[in-house]
Amino acid sequence: MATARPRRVEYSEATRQALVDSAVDLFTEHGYSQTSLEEIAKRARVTKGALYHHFGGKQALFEAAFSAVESGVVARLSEVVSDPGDPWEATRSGLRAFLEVCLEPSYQRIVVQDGPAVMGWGRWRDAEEAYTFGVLRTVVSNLIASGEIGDELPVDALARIMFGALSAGAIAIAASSSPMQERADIAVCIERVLNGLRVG
Amino acid sequence: MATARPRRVEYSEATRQALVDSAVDLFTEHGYSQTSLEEIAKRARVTKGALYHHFGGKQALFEAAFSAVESGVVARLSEVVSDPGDPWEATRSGLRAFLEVCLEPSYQRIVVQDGPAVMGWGRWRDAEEAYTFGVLRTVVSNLIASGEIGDELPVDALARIMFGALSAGAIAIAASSSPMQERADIAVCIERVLNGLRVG
DNA sequence: TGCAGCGACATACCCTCGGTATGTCGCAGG
DNA sequence: CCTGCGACATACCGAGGGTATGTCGCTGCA
Repeated sequence: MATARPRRVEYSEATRQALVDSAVDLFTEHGYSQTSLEEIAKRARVTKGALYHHFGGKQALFEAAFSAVESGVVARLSEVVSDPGDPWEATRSGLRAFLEVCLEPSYQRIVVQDGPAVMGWGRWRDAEEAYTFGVLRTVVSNLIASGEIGDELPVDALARIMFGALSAGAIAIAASSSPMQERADIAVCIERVLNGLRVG
Repeated sequence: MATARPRRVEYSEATRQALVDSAVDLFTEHGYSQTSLEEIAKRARVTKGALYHHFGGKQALFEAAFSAVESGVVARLSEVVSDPGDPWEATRSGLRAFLEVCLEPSYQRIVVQDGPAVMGWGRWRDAEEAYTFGVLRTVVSNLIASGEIGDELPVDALARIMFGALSAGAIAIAASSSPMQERADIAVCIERVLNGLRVG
């Protein structure tokens, strides 16, 4: 029989999780540069020493927060998208779900706004590959595989610009003075673009 | 006869310009957070005191650098776009010009990557209104006005998602391991989207 | 069973860097 | 002439990211 998991390991993991949670909250609220490590540690009821024991530095903690946010998002998105019915309908419901996600402050601030600047485009892009962008890419791939939008278009490039369009749209909604109206406008445009891509 | 412009004013303006130039170079090369004001001042052959005499702080200097980059970009873009011929052809050549612009390190780093994080979405969005996004918006508006893509779509929302798609595409090109191939792919996708929007 | 070692923190300290307060110098105007 | 101000330079402060070291309790081992 293998040795039982020591309680101390659980404590350690709980501490780490508390730090990530604090980081997500504070990065979301005040942004990366305006959040001090002392604040984060204090909210997690530990000291900076504990923080540096678990993470390599501020950037590393940010990336952990980034991953935490993205994991939750992907879990919800992939559920909606993996509906084994009409791929076109799955795409449309996925679109709605994505716009919903983009309205969440954590996603906006940590993933879209601060992400590229803090992590750099390279790392951000690589990370996205395993998260939201990966999901979108799969959707686009399915759409092409099912013959909905023709197979002459490069999957990756199409997914890339669709991701950009959706992100920009969602940001516009969040920043708008009348979000409901803006959201309707964006949705109309996106669906128009999608319809324009359909064969026949 | 009005008093002649004192030479000291010219000196002052030259100093300010030198600071902006240094800022553009260093922010482009190392990013906002990794560039110190001392470095910028040193490259401009002045001290931090001079910098703080001309600008309110690091953010203000960044915004000046941002405006400098954008002004140059808009000057070139609006020239291409204002061609009084076929609006469809103007759009296509504008597209090419925009992709070209997005390949420039200064535009990428200062405007697209660091811009939103440093200035915040609100200020960034407002600033863009007078620069690249404003140009794109005009193009889209012309396209609709000339009846090329129908008039049922909201101009602002469409311009917004097109801007996102183009930015994302250009970034993908710049970050790609084979830029030429990626660029061709992106161009194909964008043109396909545009064609899909055409009436009839 | 005692001790060596390590994991999980806490404490204390350093140092860069953004920001500020103050000083200096030369010219323009009364 | 001297007062004022614009255009800087110098000196300094403090916040905050990062590091080096200390402590304490558990665990494995002779």
